[in-house]
Amino acid sequence: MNVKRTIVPPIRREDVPAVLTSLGITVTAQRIEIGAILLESMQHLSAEHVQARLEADGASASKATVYNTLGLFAQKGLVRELVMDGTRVFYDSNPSDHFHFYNVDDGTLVDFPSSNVTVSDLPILPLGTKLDKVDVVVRITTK
Amino acid sequence: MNVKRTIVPPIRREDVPAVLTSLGITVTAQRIEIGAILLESMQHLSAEHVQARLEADGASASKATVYNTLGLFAQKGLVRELVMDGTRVFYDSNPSDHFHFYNVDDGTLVDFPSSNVTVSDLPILPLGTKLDKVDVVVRITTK
DNA sequence: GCATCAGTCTAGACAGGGTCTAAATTGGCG
DNA sequence: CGCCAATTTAGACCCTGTCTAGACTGATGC
Repeated sequence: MNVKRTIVPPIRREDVPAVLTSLGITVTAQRIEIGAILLESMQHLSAEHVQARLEADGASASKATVYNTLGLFAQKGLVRELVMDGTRVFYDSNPSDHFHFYNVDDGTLVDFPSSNVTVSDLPILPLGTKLDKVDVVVRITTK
Repeated sequence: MNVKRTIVPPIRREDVPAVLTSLGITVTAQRIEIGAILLESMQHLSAEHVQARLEADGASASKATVYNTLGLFAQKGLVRELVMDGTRVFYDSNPSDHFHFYNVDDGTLVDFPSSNVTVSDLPILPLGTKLDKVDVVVRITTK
C-alpha cells in the first residue's frame, strides 16, 4: 500500500493503544498484544512467530485474528509486509527506508539502509498503473 | 544459485534436447515437453501454467514431475525462479539481466532491463556469506 | 440500566500451492 | 539382453493462509 510510516520501535506496551488510535485502528486487547510484540523492537516476524510469542506471553489469539490483525497493521502502515520466498510472509516493524539481505539457506533477514543503494532511472510504468513500492532483496548464501 | 544463463528463447522444440544436454540435464520425454513450453518464448510461467499447457498440448506429467523439473531447470540455470507474493512461484525463461514490474492487483509480470536501473554501493555482505543474486521488484497497482 | 447494533474475535473447516513416499517405469550401459 | 540407477507417477500429506457462522464486546440511544 505504500503508506508512510513514522512509528519507530522500541515502543512501550503502555503506549501501544495511543499508537493504534493515531493510525485509526480501533483498540482491542488482541491488537494491543500483537502490537506490543511487533513494536518491542525493529524486527521481522511471521504470523507463526507472533502466535508463538503470544503463547509465551500467556496471551493468545485465534489464527484468524493474528492474520487479520497483521493484515490490518500492514494496511494502516504500522508494519510492512515482506515476501522473501513462497513459504511465509514477514512483517517488518522497521519503518525506515531500507532493503533486505535474505539468507536463502537459513531464512534469516538482515536490514540494510536504502541510502546504501541507488535505484535510479526506473523505466516508465505500464500505462494505467501507479507505483506502489520498490523492493530490493539481496539474496545471499552461507559460504 | 546465481547460474549464468545463455539460452535465449525462442528455441525450437527439436533443439530442446541439445539445450538440456548442454546444461548437464538428462533428457527425458517430460523434460523435453516442459522445456519446449518454457523456451518457446521469453515468459513467466507458474507450475500451474505449465501443467495447463501440457494438457493443452496433449502431453502430461504428474504434479511432482512438473515441480521437480522446474526446480531442476532453475538449479541448472535454464530458468530463473521468481517470488512475487506468497501464492505461487514463477519461472522466467528470459535470460537477460532484468527486473520486474509486478501488478499486485492482477498478478501480471512485465520485464524491464536492468540497464534502466542502477543498483550501486551495495553494503558489505554479512560475514560468512556470499552473494546469490539481487532482485528488484517494482510493485504497481492498477489506477 | 438495558436493548441494540456494528465491529471484533473465535474455532474449526476449508483452500491451494507445494512436498513426500513407495512403487512402477525408463533408459544408459556392459 | 539384463541390470541398476535415475526418473516418473498417483495420491497422501503438509503448511500457510482464508472463510464461515456464531459468540462476544463495547459504544450509543432511550
